[in-house]
Amino acid sequence: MKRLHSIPTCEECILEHISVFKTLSREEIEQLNYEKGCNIYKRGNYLFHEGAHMNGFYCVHKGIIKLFKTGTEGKEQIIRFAQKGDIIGYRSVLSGEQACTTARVIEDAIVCFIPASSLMRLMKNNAEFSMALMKRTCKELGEANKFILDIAQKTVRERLAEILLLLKDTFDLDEDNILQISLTREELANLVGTATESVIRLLSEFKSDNLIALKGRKIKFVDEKRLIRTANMLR
Amino acid sequence: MKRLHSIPTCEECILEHISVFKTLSREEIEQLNYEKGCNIYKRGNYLFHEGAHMNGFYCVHKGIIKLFKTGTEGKEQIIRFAQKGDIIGYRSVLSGEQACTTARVIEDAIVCFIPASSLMRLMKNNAEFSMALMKRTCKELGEANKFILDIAQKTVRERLAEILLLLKDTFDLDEDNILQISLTREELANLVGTATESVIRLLSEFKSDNLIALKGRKIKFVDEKRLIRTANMLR
DNA sequence: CGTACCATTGAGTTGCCTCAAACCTAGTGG
DNA sequence: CCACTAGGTTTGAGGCAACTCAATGGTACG
Repeated sequence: MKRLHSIPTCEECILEHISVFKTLSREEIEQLNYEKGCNIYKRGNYLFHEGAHMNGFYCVHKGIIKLFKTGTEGKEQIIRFAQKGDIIGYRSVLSGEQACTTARVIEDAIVCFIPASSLMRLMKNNAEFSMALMKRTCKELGEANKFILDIAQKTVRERLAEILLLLKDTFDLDEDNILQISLTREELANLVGTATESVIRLLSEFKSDNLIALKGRKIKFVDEKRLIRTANMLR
Repeated sequence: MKRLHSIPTCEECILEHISVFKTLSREEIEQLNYEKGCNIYKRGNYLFHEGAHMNGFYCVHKGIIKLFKTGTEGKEQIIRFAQKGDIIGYRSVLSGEQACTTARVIEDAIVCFIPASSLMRLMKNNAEFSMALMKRTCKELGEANKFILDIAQKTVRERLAEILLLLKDTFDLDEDNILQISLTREELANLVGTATESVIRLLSEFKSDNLIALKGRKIKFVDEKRLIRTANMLR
């Protein structure tokens, strides 16, 4: 974690990314820009740990962060990812609870820190911002509920297929249909909620079924339609 | 579902129950009272179905509602319960999405309906209410995340024990340590995320281990300490 | 007193996990 | 430049928790 020489201004950042901050007035943005801090984080760095008391939240300018909870045996369960424009840790600030996840960098990142007081002031004075943030939270809650259903009822095979498709929607493919996020097999397993070996076996099954192609951590989408079918996402 | 002759007023209701509405002014309560509707629902009745477009949300005055999602094979996954003072369906109103769960009555209920417009007006004009609702949502999100971890990593045995303890905290015990909510074995299974038969087998194991006592659907807590231990909730 | 729903028990199967060993790859330092 | 190491990946074998299917038993209610 390093201080930055040239901090990205909130103005350009908000213009660039779709975010809850779109609702802010010019003055509010200026003040935010003044109050925020910004740091560089390398892969493997932590932003905060589960159980931490949060006196502010983070906004990702660049890079990818994983948010996970740690189980009794030390195994991680990835809850979600955050990338450019996404905010992290606001849940704890707003609920007044400790952080319910750990945030760790997956791809080198530039992340701003916004103090809790700024968030509270915005919540109080800008109903539109309040509403946008509320919307964000409600969406996340809906996704969490959906994930509960999946993990409770779907097979690992279906879940893996679904996760791949979800990753595709979140991080896009390049011109060769290759997924633009690089995860270890273990991270994939921690996302699906299964053992690393299971992910490996299923991935190579998917490969021999010609659903995907593999090259190291690169995953290429070959037959998305059939992938959707194996994910059992017919509705 | 029946219209009520004597509708409970929001004033008495708010005084009685701890709820997000505690933040409302006298005038706001009066207006809410005027705009809301109220109905009686019998066990088995539906308030709304997954996928429904919500033009308002519900506030439970009495009774118990289960909120669940339905999987591909028709199996339910219970997401949460709602009882006196709890609100339902607000997530969909705020996110502008369809209902992500179905709401069905478990114990005969009296439930008020509050139009979306009222909610939006309160959100806009009362920052304190906004904040309280935000807090509620964030708490729920935290719980959902915790549930994802549990369901992904814990054994069915551990989860069942944990769910029993959670039910205890939510619905309390009577003077004989008997859980004050009556669920079918299937509902318990749909909550834990397992098969009905598994719940039955584990419950009778818990019973022969003297952790609980059973009498039909009544569950009596005998040895809570050891139940906590079998739930693996040491932290 | 039949019917419908729920609960229980048994038996058989399997998806997925665990453990263990081997292999690959990239980075490091002599 | 190559050996060495560490971290990640792959494959195999074996075991078991939990599921499915099926049959029976209980209980409540009209």
